[in-house]
Amino acid sequence: MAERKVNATSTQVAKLAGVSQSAVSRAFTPGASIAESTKRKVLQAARKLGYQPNAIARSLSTKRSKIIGIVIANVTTNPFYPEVLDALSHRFQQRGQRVMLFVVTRDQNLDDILPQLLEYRVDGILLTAATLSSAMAHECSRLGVPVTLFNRSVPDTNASSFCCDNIEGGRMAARLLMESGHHQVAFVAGSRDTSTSLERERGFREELKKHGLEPYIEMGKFSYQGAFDAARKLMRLPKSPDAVFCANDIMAIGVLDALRHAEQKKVPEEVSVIGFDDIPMAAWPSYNLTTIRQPIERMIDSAVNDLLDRINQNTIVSKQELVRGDLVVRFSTKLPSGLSSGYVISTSETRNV
Amino acid sequence: MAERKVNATSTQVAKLAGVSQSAVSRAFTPGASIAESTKRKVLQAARKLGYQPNAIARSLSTKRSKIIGIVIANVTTNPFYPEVLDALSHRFQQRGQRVMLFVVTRDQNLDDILPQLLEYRVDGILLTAATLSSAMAHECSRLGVPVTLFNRSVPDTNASSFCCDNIEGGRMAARLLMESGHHQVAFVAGSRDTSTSLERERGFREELKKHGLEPYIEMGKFSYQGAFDAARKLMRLPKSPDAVFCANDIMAIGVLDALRHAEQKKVPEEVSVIGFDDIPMAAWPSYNLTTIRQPIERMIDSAVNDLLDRINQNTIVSKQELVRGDLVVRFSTKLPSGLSSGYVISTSETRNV
DNA sequence: AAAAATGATGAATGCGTATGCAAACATGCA
DNA sequence: TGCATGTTTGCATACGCATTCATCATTTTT
Repeated sequence: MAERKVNATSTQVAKLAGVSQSAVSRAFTPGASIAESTKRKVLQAARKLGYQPNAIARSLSTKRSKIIGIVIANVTTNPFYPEVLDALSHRFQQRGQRVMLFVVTRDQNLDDILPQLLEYRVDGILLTAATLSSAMAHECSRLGVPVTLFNRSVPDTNASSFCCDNIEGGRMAARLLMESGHHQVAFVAGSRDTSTSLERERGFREELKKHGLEPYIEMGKFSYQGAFDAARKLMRLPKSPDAVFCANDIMAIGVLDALRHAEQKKVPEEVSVIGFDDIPMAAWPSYNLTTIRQPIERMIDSAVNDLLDRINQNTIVSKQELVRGDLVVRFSTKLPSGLSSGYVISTSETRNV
Repeated sequence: MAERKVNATSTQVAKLAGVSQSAVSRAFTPGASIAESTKRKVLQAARKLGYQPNAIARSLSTKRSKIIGIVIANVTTNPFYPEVLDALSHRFQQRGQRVMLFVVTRDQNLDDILPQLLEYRVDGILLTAATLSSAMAHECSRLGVPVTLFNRSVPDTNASSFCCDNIEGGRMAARLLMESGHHQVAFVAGSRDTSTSLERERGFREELKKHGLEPYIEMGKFSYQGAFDAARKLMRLPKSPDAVFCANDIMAIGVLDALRHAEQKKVPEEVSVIGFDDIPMAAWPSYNLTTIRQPIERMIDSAVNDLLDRINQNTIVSKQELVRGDLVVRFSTKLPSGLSSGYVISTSETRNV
C-alpha cells in the first residue's frame, strides 16, 4: 500500500524522469517543442506518481482560467432553464471550458454575484434569465471579460445577446388567435421588468391593435401558481376572455390547469391557451399546448460560439442575434378554418440586428 | 474616461497606498493583523484602482480553491434534480464556496469527468444521480479530496452519502397499495444499475412478498416517455395490474398520462399510481399524485454540512445518512378504508447507519 | 566538409497572493 | 526612565506552472 503521495508536482515528476521541470510542462502542453522520447519518459514518471497538472497554477501563469461563469435563474420554476443549462454546460465542456455556476433567485442582485466570478478571472460570462446592470457591464468590459446574454435583450452594453424574436412571437400568437375567431383575449405576463415578457406582450398588443382588439393583462409571476391564480382572476371578469396568451409555457400550463380544474372550462372549446418556449411538457397529452418554440439548440450554439470566439480572438465586437421562433399548433387552441389539426410549424430563420 | 487599467494587482495597490504588498494582502484577509488606519488607506487605494484580489493566485498560495465540484445528471429529464442543484448551489454559495458544475448524461463516464475537477484542485466533490467507480473513489481519497454522494448509496468507499431511505419508501408504497385492496401490482423501474431504483424495488417486493404478492417489473428508463411506454406494455398483459408503483414521480406522471390518455383507464378507480420524490408537479391538479416525499432541504443541509466539515476539519470519517421519506397521499391511489381523503403525511426522521 | 537551419533542452524568471520571521513600534507597568 | 508585552509592518519566500532565452545537439544545405 506504500505511498501516501499527495498531488505530485511537475518538479517531482521531472526529478523522477531525469529531466527539467520545463520538459514536464512541455510534455503536457500540446504542440510544445519536445522529443517523443523524453515525452514518453515524462508521461511514464507522471503516471507513476499520479501526477496531474495543476490547473490553478496554470491559470495563474497563462492568465487564462479556462472557466466560464454561468449565471442562471428560474432553474426550479421553469423547465426551460434546466434545458438551457444542460445544453450550455455540454457545449462548454466539449470545447474545453469549465463552468462556474451561479443559480440566482429573482431578488438577488447580480452586482453581488459578478464580482465573485471576476475574482476567479473567468474567461467569459454567460447570463441567462438575468439582467445586467450597466455599471457591471462597464466593469466587465473594463476588465476585458466578454459577456453574453441569453434570452435577455441588451441595454446599451457591448455584451452580446441571443434571443428569440419575442416581439414577432407575440405577433404570431395574436395572429393565430384572431384567425381562429377569438374576440376577447388576455395576456398573462411574467413580470413588469423582464424584457422577454415585455417584448412578447408588445408584439401581441401591436398585432391585436391592428384589428381593434386590446388584451387584458394579468401578472403570472413567471410561475405555475402565479399563472393559476391569474387565470382565476381573468375568469371573474365581467367579460371573461376566450383566449389567453402566456409569456411562457409553464404559466400556460398553470392557466390550463386553473381553467380545467378550478373553473370547469373546456380548453380549447371555451378558452384557448397558448404558451411560449415549447418545453417538453407542452407535448404531453395532458396539456397538448399550442406554443411558440424557441430553437434552443441553435441559439445555444450561437451563444457559445460567439463567447468563445470573443475570448480567443480577443474580438471586441459583440453580436445581437434574434432567432425566429416556430409556431407549434397543438390542441389547446381552436384551429383557424384554414389549418388542419396536428402540427403546423412555421419555418424559422436567424436574423442579425 | 481616462483609465484603461486592467486587473490591478496587490503590488500596484501597495505602491499607491504607500505600504507593502503584504499589507494589501492583510487588508483583504479577515482577521489578519493590520492597523485600522492602514487598512483604510489600502481599501481606498484599492477602490481607486478597481482592485479585486485574484482568487486564482490566492488558491495557489493557500492550497484551497474554495471551489466545490458538483456532478449532476438527469437535469432535464427529472425536475427533482434542478431542485437539488438549486438548493446545493445556494447553500455552498452562502458558505463562501464556489461551484464548478458538470452536467452528465447517463452514458458519460464519471472517470473522465473527475480528473477535470481534480485538475482545479476542488476542495470537495458532490455527486448526485451519479455513481462513483471505486478506482476514482480511491484516487480522491488518495488526494485527500472529500466526496459526498447524494441520492446514491456507497459501494465500499469512504465517501459520505445522503439518501432517502429507499427500501422503506418501497415498503410504504407496498403497504398503502395492499391496504387499499390491490391484488395485482407492478413496479416501473428506472434502470437496472441504479441504487435508488433497485432499493425502492427491493423494499416494494419485500413487503409485497409478506402477503404473497409479486409485482410485474417494467423498465421506465427514468423518463416520462419510457414510463409512458412501460405503462402501455403493462396494460397489454393478460392480467393487467390494478396498481403501479414508479421509481420516481416523473415516471409516475408518464404512467398516469399513458393510462388516462392512451389506455382510457380511470385513475385511481381502475388503476392506482404512486410515485417517489414529490416534485412540485405531483401536486398539480392534473396529476394529484400520491408519492413518497424526499425531504430535500433537510438532506441537502446535511450533505453540505458534512462536506464542508470534512473539508475544514480535515476529518476523514465519512458519514452515511438515511432519511426517512414521507408518504403523501393524494388522489392517484384508492384510499384504504381507514384513511380519509386529502393528505396523510407520516412523520419523518433521520437515521445514521 | 563546413555552414546554416532546425529542433530539443534546461536555467531562470514571472504570474499574484499568503505567510513565517524578524524588526520596528506602541503600550503598560513598576 | 526602563523593561516587558503585544501589535504592526515589511522582507523574503513559496505556491506550481509556462515561457523566454541561450545553449547544445541534429539535420539539412551547399
